[in-house]
Amino acid sequence: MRLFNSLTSRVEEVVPTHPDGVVRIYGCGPTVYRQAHLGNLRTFLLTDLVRRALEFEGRTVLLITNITDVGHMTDDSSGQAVDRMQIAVEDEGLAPPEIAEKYTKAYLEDSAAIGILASHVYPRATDHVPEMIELTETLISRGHAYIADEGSVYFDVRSFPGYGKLSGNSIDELQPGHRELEVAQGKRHHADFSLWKSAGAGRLMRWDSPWGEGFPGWHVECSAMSMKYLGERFDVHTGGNDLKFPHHEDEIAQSEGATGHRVVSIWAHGGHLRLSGQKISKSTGNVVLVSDLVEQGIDPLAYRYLTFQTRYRSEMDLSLDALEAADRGLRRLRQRMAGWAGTPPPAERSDAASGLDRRFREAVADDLDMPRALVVLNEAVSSAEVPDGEKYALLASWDSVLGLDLERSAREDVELPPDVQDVVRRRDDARAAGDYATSDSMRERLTGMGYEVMDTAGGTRVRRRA
RNA sequence: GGCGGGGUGGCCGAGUGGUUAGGCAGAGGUCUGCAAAACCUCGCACACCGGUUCAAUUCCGGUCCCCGCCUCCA
Repeated sequence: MRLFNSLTSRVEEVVPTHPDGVVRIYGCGPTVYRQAHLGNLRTFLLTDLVRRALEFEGRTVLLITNITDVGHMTDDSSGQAVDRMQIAVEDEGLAPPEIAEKYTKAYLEDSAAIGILASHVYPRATDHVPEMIELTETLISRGHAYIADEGSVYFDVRSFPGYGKLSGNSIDELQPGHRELEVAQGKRHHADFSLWKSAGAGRLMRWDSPWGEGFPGWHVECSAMSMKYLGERFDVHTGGNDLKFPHHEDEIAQSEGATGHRVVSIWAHGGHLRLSGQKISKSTGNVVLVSDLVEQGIDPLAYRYLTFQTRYRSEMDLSLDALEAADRGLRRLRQRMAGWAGTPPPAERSDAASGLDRRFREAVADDLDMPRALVVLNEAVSSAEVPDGEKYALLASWDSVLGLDLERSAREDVELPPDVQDVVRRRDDARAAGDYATSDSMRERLTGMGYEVMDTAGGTRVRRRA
């Protein structure tokens, strides 16, 4: 499988660096002081897709997703730097660990709802403060970091020649204090970033350190945890485009500064999701959640389907129209599947099916070209050469990458409750007898039970109405 | 100021130097006790201005506009 590497701006083959052949992936995970929105989820979907695509090829994957539960992030909506965790604590009347627990759970539920497979480890930042302190000490001893007067530790960007290689920024061009709220005193260069910050008054989450009470800088978390679980060299690191700078740039500086060598092979960044042309973000407040989809009667997996229609690196515009179109399209697909479910696949795969399968796999392996994969899928759906049973088997196998639960309708058809089956039978009898009045009343009854009625050559077919 | 991504038909969005992306929506039709589903057919594009070319939506130059990052961000 090939992936676009932000570091080299080229599409590169994913080659496991460890001799065990396991592909090691680190995906930047959620901050858990509030609920993840669809924009965040698009990035997590990218990580999931990388993982599924590799497994689809028969690879073994080790996937780590961090949970950022340290309230070191600040919020500038009020024009002042405020600890976001602290805001949540005040708003919800819960202690920081409870807030973190609550939103970690919500994140896992939302992920599952959009078909994201569970990661193998979900390390929490608060469980790894000692590792972060250790990494900071290493960086100090290697001359990449220094202790400022007030008990904070900063990374010295000028000590790391490669600084800027991911984002294309150069130290000289970075504007000082562009958006920095608390202009830190004691930095040697304005681009220096904190590895450890001394805790001011009112800071809820604080730890002891060699430099006094404080809390870790944002970026150390990922360096410390990725190397702890994946080793000093690993294969793929994913994240949203906005993390390129400064987060990942700083992570590279830390990890490579501490080890003296390249740590991550491929950096894969996902494009942002927009809502009516505007970036969706926690700070602008134009947020759509999984629960909003459910309220609109949209299958959360339809969102997953929708994201496949756009290349992962492109920005994508979200609208209710687009979501509804995807929802309808997905439902239709599942119903087509249900229609083929009764036919067994042929003993030998047809040439047509083999060709489609090859093209589908090629598209997925080619830097996750899901729009192309969907074209192949649509060709398969309407192919005159592939028998129904084979179509079913083909799409079902592709669903291990797609994760769209394509077999849902087929499954529901089989699992009709007995009382529904009974009404269906009575309607079929009435129709056979030409008693259309009874037939229509049975239809109404089924509608009342939440089922839509269709006549087919094989008799009444019903499907659950969302 | 620095770095980067875009402007495609009603909507979302692929892609390409000449030949239909696809989905959703719309129109017509087949089928049907009715209805739905399904299937068939159709319409509607490539921001603007120049240039290169036999031929540009696709390449080059310029213009306009939109969006992201530049230490809160997926």
